[in-house]
Amino acid sequence: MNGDGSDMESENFDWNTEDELEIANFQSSSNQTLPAEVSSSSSSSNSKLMDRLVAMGFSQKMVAKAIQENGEENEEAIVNALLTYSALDSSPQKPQQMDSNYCSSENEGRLDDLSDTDSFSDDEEITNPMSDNDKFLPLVNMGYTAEEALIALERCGEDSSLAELTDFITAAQMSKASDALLPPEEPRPRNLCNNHKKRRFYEYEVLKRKKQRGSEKKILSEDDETIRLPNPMIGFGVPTDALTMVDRTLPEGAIGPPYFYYENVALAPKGVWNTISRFLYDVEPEFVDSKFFCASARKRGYVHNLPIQNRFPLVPLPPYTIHEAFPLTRKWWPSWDSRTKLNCLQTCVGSAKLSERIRKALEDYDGDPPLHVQKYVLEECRKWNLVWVGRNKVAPLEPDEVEMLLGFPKNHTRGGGISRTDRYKSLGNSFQVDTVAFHLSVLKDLFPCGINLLSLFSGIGGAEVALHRLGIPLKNVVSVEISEVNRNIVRSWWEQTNQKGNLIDLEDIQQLNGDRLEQLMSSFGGFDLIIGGSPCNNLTGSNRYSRDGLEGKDSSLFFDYFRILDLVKCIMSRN
DNA sequence: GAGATTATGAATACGCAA
DNA sequence: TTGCGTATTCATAATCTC
Repeated sequence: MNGDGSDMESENFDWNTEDELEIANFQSSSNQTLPAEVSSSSSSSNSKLMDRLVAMGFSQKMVAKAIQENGEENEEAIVNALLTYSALDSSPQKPQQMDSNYCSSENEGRLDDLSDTDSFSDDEEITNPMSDNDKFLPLVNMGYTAEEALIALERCGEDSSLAELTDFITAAQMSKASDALLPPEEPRPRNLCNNHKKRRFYEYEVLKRKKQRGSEKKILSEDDETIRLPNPMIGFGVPTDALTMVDRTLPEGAIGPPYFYYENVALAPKGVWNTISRFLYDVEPEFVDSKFFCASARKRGYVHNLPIQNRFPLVPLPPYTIHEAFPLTRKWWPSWDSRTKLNCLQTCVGSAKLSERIRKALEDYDGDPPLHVQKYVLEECRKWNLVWVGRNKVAPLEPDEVEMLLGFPKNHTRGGGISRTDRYKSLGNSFQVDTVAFHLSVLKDLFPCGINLLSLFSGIGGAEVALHRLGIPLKNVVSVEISEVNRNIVRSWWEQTNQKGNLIDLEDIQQLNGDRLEQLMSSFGGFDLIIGGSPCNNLTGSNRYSRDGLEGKDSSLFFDYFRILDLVKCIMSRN
């Protein structure tokens, strides 16, 4: 779950940027005026709006029509009109001229008929030798802009398959989709598997409903369809409070194989979970607070297609309260501190200066301090997860205590070259093992001989530890994790637990392209489970500097989770 | 230069009273 | 329904120390 990436940032398009920034940069360029050699004829227009919409992939003809109908000032109405045209344009009745060998047959987001010469006239002006590639015209014919096709060929290589190229473009479009003019619910994959067509029409229906309900000046209140968090946050049930619901109906596109399990922070900016859910086949997220499993809170959303009946918890059950977890603190715990659970374990801990300030604030009083002091101390204790370790003395948790609360074996992150600071960081970015294991427990009966696992953003191996503790053999594990110290932790755990299977660890998620996946899957017959929690640092409320949502530098890697999941689904359905 | 230490709010949800 | 107070949050950047 580590999202550490390059610190490089550039406002300009950089052809030499590192892999993990490529998609983001590519997308940034989509919102800019096209370079001269690939510019459409829109350059003859003085309308910046026209340029921007054409650059987004709408045809000049349709943009002009939309502007004419709605007026240049009413940008929102123009975009909505274009989206409506788009949806109508790709209805099943409309003939599609796609490569029949390719599993996709969509032309989403494009308004122009394939016979429309606008885009082709653009192509004629292209001087980039890459345009001579035999994949170039098929990509343009599929509805992608010349610029998108060229960049994909440049990035993926001329020998890449059409599926890889469209995958790259789709991921790039999605990674910055919310940065475009479209409202957050609009980004969507243009092509990939056929099952997207249903999602596409669902979205169109939603758009139509919004239009019908909304007033002329505003289509829909932004909060109208925002996913709400359950209270209590127990998802489809927790061991201590099982809901009566024993099953659910999954959207057709979500039905496997493979099983998938995606995780991220529940308290993300508005609209983020709508987007995540929509991309992950419209599966309803399961929001669960780990305080129902252990002694610390961890509010997370999980989107998965696993069965939900007959779940069972890991044993032994972890300590359920602070006092159970840390019995020695009971002696010093003041009566006016009513906490029984810790708050979310994060990547940083309270400072020594803070615990000193608290000690000094309390030392002036023999008995209970006055209410305003209690309030100050309690606020800091809650904010920094401090526990009482002596008279008037609070302290942050030690790394091994965090390991225990999160369900990892003792010393899981200790030694081997990792610093104390990095231990906190890696642990703070991890799964709560008991929570995830409860959800994954249904796999035990389904895969008695073990599973093949694709673990994306593996972090310190929360998923692997959960499956191992459930007694589910790990046959082949492909683990993608950018942090070297985290990869070392997983490798070390793998060896120490005498795993019989095969662990393949990759550093960069961009390495996982269609060819690599096909190669891996052909060697052991496909994946049974794709699990991962993409970086949350641009989503979490504790980030004061770059809480940029799903378009953030790291959190946009969610779209790589989707890209890879969808690719695996395509390959497995084809086979 | 690596690791440790420290200071740095805002967005969001929710409960409750008016 | 609205406004207000309270509670929570898988972090980042600057600085210091060795």
